[in-house]
Parts: sequence; structure tokens; C-alpha cells
Amino acid sequence: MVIKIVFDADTPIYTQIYNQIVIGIASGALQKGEELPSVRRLSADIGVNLHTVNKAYAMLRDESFIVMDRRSGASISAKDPEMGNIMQQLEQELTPMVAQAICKGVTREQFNELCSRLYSSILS
Amino acid sequence: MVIKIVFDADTPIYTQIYNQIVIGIASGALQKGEELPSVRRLSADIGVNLHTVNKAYAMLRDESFIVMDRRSGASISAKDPEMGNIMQQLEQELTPMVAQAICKGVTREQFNELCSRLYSSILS
DNA sequence: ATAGTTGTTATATATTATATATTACAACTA
DNA sequence: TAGTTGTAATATATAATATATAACAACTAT
Repeated sequence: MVIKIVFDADTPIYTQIYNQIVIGIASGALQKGEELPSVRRLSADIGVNLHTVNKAYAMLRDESFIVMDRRSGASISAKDPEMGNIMQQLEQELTPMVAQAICKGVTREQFNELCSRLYSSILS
Repeated sequence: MVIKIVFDADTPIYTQIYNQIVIGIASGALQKGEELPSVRRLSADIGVNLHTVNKAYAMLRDESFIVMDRRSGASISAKDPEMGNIMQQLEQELTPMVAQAICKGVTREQFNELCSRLYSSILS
């Protein structure tokens, strides 16, 4: 799992880290129980501050994607992450995107094909 | 078209304004050529600063959703908005969401049903 | 025992993003 | 003439993002 940061993106660094680890879990590149690099190690690897990585890890822990241990470090959670209000969250984030798509002539079918392709791409 | 702002949301006010107008255009609630309230009027209506509304309008104008005239005010563009790189933009924004969905047990079919429902909801 | 690691906490600083406040301008309209 | 329009400029305040530095308790390895 190589984490790649785009420093001049509009997405915050801690969000980029968070997203890439979630993608890694979804794809199976990161298996349950697998150890993650320590916050210091990862921050050194990608050239950012310790706290930037720690913030991403803390967010992942708060949603039970990973577990963090003061002595053994961070690792992918052995349990399934909380469902939480995922459908509500998706709806809230998808609504402006669907509106954009409609305005710019992207049909429902094209939109669904894109989503389907992303599912396939991640699950590869 | 009533614009409703949630002041304690994590979404910036200008983004909320931008999104709701895009949704209005997508749904047909805002027709081509229709006049929008002036930046001063809208800012007074929703209780925010002039520049906050102006920033949202400027973003909408930059993507040719609306046209702004120094003398006649702002109105919905008569032309179709630029396609731009909408598919690429959607893919970039959808990828982390699909990964989240996969991790939290949302199937491809459930995801597509949600998108389809949002299409129907907006086009109502 | 010593050295090095872990997440965690705390404090400080810098930059950018967001939002407001105020003033002013040229070009209109009523 | 009075009032409106988008636009521009300046200033201020707060929050978000990122870095820097230091320290702590709890381990692990030598």
C-alpha cells in the first residue's frame, strides 16, 4: 500500500490519507488485522507532519476502520466498520453531484454505469 | 426558490447557496433566463454577507450556470452549461464514496438504486 | 538497565479558507 | 434625483489546515 499525496490539491492532506486507506480496505489491499505504518513512519515516508497522519488515523479509528494501540501501533480493524448512517451520508453527498450531472447532460444510465465501473475498479 | 442555510453545517455557506441553485436548475424550479435575486437582496433574505452570496454567484457564472450583468443583475443562463470534464470530476468525487460504501456493506445495486432515486427525486 | 518504539497530549506558530464589515465606483432604472 | 446593479478594494475575525517541538506512559528489543 503506497500512499500518494498531491500537495497542491484542494483536498486536505489528512483527507487524502484517510480516503486512500479506506480505498485500500475496500479493495482488499489492506486485510483485516494487517498492521499499518506508525504515524511517525508514514509521516516521514510521505513528507508531512506527524499530526497530519495522526488526524487521518484518528478519523479512521473513530469510524472503526482501524484500531490504534499505544504500544503495538495501528492496524486494520478485525471487525466490520459501523454501518452508522451511511445511506443518509451518501444521499447528502450524492444529491449535489446528481444535480450537477443532470445540468451537464449526464443521464441516469451514464451515472449508474460510472458508479458500477468504480465498484468493479475498486473490487478489481 | 427558497434558499435555506444551515449555519452550523460543515459545508460552507457559499457552497450551500451554490448547490441549492444547481439543484434548482436541475429540477426545473429555475428556468433558463429566469432572474435571480440580486446579491444584496439574497444576502439580506438569508442573513449573510453580500460577498458570501457574490462568491456563490461568481462560481455559478464561472461554470456558465448563470450570467451576471452589472446593470440587470443575475439570471439563469439561456445556454447549456459547459460539459467541461464532468465525468472526470464525478469519478474523482465518487471514488472515495464508493469505497466507503463497499466497506460498510452497501452493494452496487443499493448504490445504484440510491442514485436512481435521487435522479427521480430531483426531476420529480 | 538501556535504547528505541508506540499512540497520545500539549503548546506554539504560520498559512489559508471562510465570513463579515465598510466604502466606493460606473452603469444603469424608475 | 434617488435607488438599483455587479464589481472592487480594504480591513478584520474566526476557523481549518499544517507544521514544529516537546514530553509522557507503556511497551519491545538488545
